[in-house]
This record gives sequence, structure tokens and C-alpha cells, in this order.
Amino acid sequence: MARVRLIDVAELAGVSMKTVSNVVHNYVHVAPALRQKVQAAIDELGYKPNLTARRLATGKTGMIALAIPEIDHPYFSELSRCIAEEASRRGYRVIIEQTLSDTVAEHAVLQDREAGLVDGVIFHPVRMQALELARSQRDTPLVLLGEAAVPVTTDHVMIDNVAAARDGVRHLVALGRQRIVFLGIVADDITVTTTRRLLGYQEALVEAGIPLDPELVLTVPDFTPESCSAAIQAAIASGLTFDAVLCRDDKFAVGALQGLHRAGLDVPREVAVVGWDDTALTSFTRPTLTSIAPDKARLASTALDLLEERMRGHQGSGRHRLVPHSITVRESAPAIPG
Amino acid sequence: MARVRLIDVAELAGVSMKTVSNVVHNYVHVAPALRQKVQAAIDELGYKPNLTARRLATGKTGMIALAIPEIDHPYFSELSRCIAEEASRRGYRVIIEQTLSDTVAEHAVLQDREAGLVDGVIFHPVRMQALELARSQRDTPLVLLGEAAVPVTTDHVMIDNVAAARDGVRHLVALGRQRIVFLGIVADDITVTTTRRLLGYQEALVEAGIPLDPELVLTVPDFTPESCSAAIQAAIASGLTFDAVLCRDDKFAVGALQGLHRAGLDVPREVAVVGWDDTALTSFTRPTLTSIAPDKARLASTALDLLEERMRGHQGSGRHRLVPHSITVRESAPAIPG
DNA sequence: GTGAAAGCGCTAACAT
DNA sequence: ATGTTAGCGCTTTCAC
Repeated sequence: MARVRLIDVAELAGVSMKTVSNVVHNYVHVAPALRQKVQAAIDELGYKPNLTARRLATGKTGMIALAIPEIDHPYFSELSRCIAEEASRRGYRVIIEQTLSDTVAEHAVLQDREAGLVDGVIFHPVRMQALELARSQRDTPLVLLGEAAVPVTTDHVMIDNVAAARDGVRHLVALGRQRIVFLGIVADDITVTTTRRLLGYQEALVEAGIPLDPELVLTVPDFTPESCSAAIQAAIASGLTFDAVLCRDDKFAVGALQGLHRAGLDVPREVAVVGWDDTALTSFTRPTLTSIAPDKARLASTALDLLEERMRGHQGSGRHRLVPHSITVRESAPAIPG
Repeated sequence: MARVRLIDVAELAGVSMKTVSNVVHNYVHVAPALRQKVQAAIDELGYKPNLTARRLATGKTGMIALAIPEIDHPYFSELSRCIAEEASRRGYRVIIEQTLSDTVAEHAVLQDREAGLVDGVIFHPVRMQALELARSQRDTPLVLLGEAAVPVTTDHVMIDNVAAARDGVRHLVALGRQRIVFLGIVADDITVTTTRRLLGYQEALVEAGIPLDPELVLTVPDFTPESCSAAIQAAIASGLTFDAVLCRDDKFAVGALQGLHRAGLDVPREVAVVGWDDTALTSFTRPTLTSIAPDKARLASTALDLLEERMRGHQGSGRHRLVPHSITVRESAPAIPG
């Protein structure tokens, strides 16, 4: 640890701690001569301010926590990057906590059993229910991401999942597709994300005058591409016919692409595929993947806007912000009917 | 912020701060009656220890910094996860810093202009030279990852890149491949990683009695799959013949796969492909990707072993640890000659 | 414009 | 086994 302290510098320079502090903080009203002398002492001693001590004195940590399910899921790692960069632009450091979609870990985030570690928390819950969230009384500012739990009492940022799903279906319908699979519902999954997307899917079909067919809504056992590939192949084997797939996630789309290929179906000619999240995966697939694109940078900046207001003492009830989304068109569901 | 302090609890419970502290820390020698009374006071007041204050008093932060080039590169996000999980197992929190392979940012990591934020640093440099690293005098323990800069003075963990590249080539040779492309050298890239891998590639060829052909070593303008795809197609167009590709990175392999497909070559029948890092990408590609697999969990635990020793005061000169690697065989370069 | 001193909330050595 | 007290290094009124 750094053994040279503010007072050491002060003594060497023959000034008070206050003056050294002023120099460190680049305060305006310091006599140039003093400033030079102090700076010389700092350099000579190699003084580095102790952040922990500063924090204790000021009560601000300059750090925010980002709690996400998995750091190595493409969507979350890309989102983390956006948030980390935006935070750093605003002078904060980010500490990332992985919940692994675990109920206990999510509660731990909410609980914040220890205070004074971060000034605020950005949390993307998966398991936690709105009611539980609402009940938790915290003293560290909190902003929620995603749509898993939306208590009215807490600030919250998301894209309009219903509208986005609708846009995805509309794009497919514009391509002339009529039999559109939704992939998929995850067995035992209690998140509302899928529900919202499924709702938008249905709305768009109704809007287009396409009859709803429950058979077209596929269920998969888990979140892996392998399961999606298997589900698609099983559906085809069972005689289901379709000409498009709307996936709730790019990883699902990767699985769909694999399954369709194994089944000998051409994408996008026979079946068009739309993914979700517009992660880097979209350009790694064959064909490249059209995907619903949440504006991650806006998500990050909006979340930080809300959080900073809270950290400054804003006390109002929960604000809910919708962030724009778009659809990035690539080969798997091109702009011109394929 | 938490306004209830240790002393508030002590007063309410009618005991000293020490006793409260003992209860908080689950010390053994506390009279059961007192423990109950204190716990009741803690619960009633909703007391949460202030970590910053504890840190200032103990001098330990319980946090380590992980500095990597990009948080959303598959290899680094997976490695981050391993390190975060291992660190959490050992009672540390991790704060992730992105350098974006920027020289200035890398220097900032080394500089540690502010002390007392973390107990130690794990750093994967890209730009920084060994000499610069060696010259920096730091007071926070440091462990280096990767092979970009290997000063003798600093602890360091990596896989044997030369041996790993050799293993990759041997695998291809065992499949009967003789014309093996190395993909690739990145123009303007000054990292030594590629150099090591290229060396192992050459060694294995010599060992197998296969003549070296400089034409087979491809150069790409940057790290994107698109560039790799283009480079492969250009090579084919120029008349280069080959039956295998060893890639320095899974993302390169994704590009190679795309390029080969566009050129109408079948993988693995006509050309076998081996990637590097064994990231999740390997199962997303078509065909799935055989890849050199650094043992990321061992990388993480070894780095933390070394770091913890340093944090405990170990003073010796730099230790250099090699971590095992293997090759995960998938479709793109199967075990049985394809 | 600069100095002196009182905390920030906790830990740990020392005392009882 | 429990209480007392002196710091940890910095910031920040308040005087000068």
C-alpha cells in the first residue's frame, strides 16, 4: 500500500494539509509558488491519494454496481461494455456482479447487506418478482433494467418488447411470410420477457389478419442453441410447416439456423429468421442474422441518467423509461423478399 | 446512505462497540444473551456495516481489479467470468477495467494513480512492452496474463502458445493435411501472441517434415471475421491451395469458415479449420469448430494464487506459470480423417 | 489564500 | 469476555 500520506507531502513542502489537498484537487486559489512547491513534494515522494480515505470523508465512492445474470452472454457483455463506457465518461467506475439468474444472488443484490461500497446500483433481475422488489427497502439508489420485474416504486429502463416483437413480425409479413414460428417459450421459465414478446407477436399477426396457430409457438427445455436446433428439427419432423421464425434471442436464432440447415431448409428462401438483441453473433452466422436491435447505448445512458438523479437525492416515485429499438436487416430476413 | 452506525447499535443494545463488532463478525466468545440483544438491536435499526470505513481501518479492500482489452470479446468475457467466480469464491469482488488495447489506458492501469481502491490487479496487457512494465514501480500487487509483455520482474500466467500451436498443427497433420494455412498475422499488430503461435506452427511443420511455405501465412488488416473471410477468399482466388487452416483466434476461424463457404469449399472435407480459445462461438458455427482450449479456470485460479501470495506480502522476483491447454475436437477438424 | 482541528465509521491493541 | 480508545488518511468547516 501507499505509505506516503497527505501529511507527509505537507511537511516536506512546509505547508498545511489543506494546501496540499487544494493542489491535488486543482483548486483555483492557490499561490503559484506554493503550488509548484507542493507539486514538487508530491512528485518527489510519489504521493498517491488514498481513495478509501477520501471516500470515508466525502461519503461518495465514485463507483456503481452493475448486476447482471451472466457476464459472458453476448447481450450482457455488450450491454456491460456500454454501461462501463458511459459510466467512465461520467467519472464512475463499475463493479460487475453476476447473479447467474439465481434467486439467492438476486436477493443479495437487493439486500445490500453492506453499505458504502457503491453510490448506486443498476440491476437486471431475472427471477425476482415485482412485489419482492417493491418490498425491499434500500438506501442505495437503484435502477432496474429489462422487464422481469416492474414495480411502480423503482426507476426502470427497457425497450418496448411488445412493439419490438410486432416490428419483427411486420418485417416478416412484409416479406410475404404467413406461417411464422415463435421460438420460443422456455419450459419452467418464469420471466416475463418472453411473455411480452409473445404478446407483440400475436398482436402483429392479428393486425395482419393472419390466424393464430398455437402449434407455431415452440417450447424449448433451456436457453441453449442446441435445444433450439432440436426443437426446430422436431417441429419439422412432426410435419409443421412454416416460412419464418421469430426468435426471442440471438442465441435461439443461432440454434434455429442450425436446425433449419440440418433439416435441409434454405434460409431465407424457404424460411426467414429474425433474432433478438443484435449482438455480435449476428454477423458470425451463416447466413448473417436479421435481429431486433435494442439501443444499448441509450439503455446505458438512460439508466445512468436516472441513477445519477437518484444519487443526487431525487426522491420521487419510480420513473419508467422506454428506449428506442430498431431492426437490423441482414441476410436471414432481407429487406427485399427472398 | 446508511445513517445507522455501529455506535448506534451499541447504545441501543447497551453494550460497547467492540461487542457489536464481535457479533457482526461472528466471533466465538460472546455471551449468548448479549449476542441476542445485539442482534435484536441490529435488526431493529437495520444496521449495515459501512465497508469504506472498515477498509480504511483494516487497510484491505477485498477487491481486485481485472484489466482486459475488451469486455465483450468472447475470450475475455469468458475469462472474466472464470476470474470473477474464482475471486468471489475467495472472498474478493472484482472490478473490471477495459483498456480497449489503448496504450494510454494500459499505462493508467500500471500507474495506479490512486491507491487503496483494490488489493491487487490482474492485467492482460496488449500494447505495453515488457520494459515499460518492468520500469513501473507500483505498490499494488500485480499479476500479468497473456504473453504480450513478460518482464522477469512480474508474476505472470499464460499457456504455452508455442506448444499449443504445435498441437494444433499435429492434429491437422494426423488428419492427413499437408498444406496448412496460418491465419493470421494482423498488419500493424505488435503483440507477441501471434509470433508465438506462428513459431509453434512452424516447429510442428518442420517436425512433420513438411516444407515451410511463406505463402501459407496470411496477413489480415484487422481482427474482424470479415477481414479473415476476405483474406481467405483472396488467397483462394489467387490460386493458393491448402487443405487446412490454423487460426489464431475463434473469431478468425468464424471468418475463415465464412470465406471457405463463399469460395465453395467444404469444411472439413476439403479444408479443415482449427480455432483458438475454445469460446462459446465454437458451437455456434457451421460446422462446429475444433479449437485450441486454454484452461481458463486454471488460468483464473493460478492468477489468483499468485496474486493472493503477493497480497500477503510475498516479495520474491517474478514467477512465471504455464497453465495447461488442450484441443477440443469438433466438426471442423474431426478426430477421424474427414 | 492558507492553517488547525474535528470528524467520516470502523478496527484492534490494550485494559479490565 | 467485554469495554476504552487511538488511529486509518482524507475532507472540510472555521478561523486567521
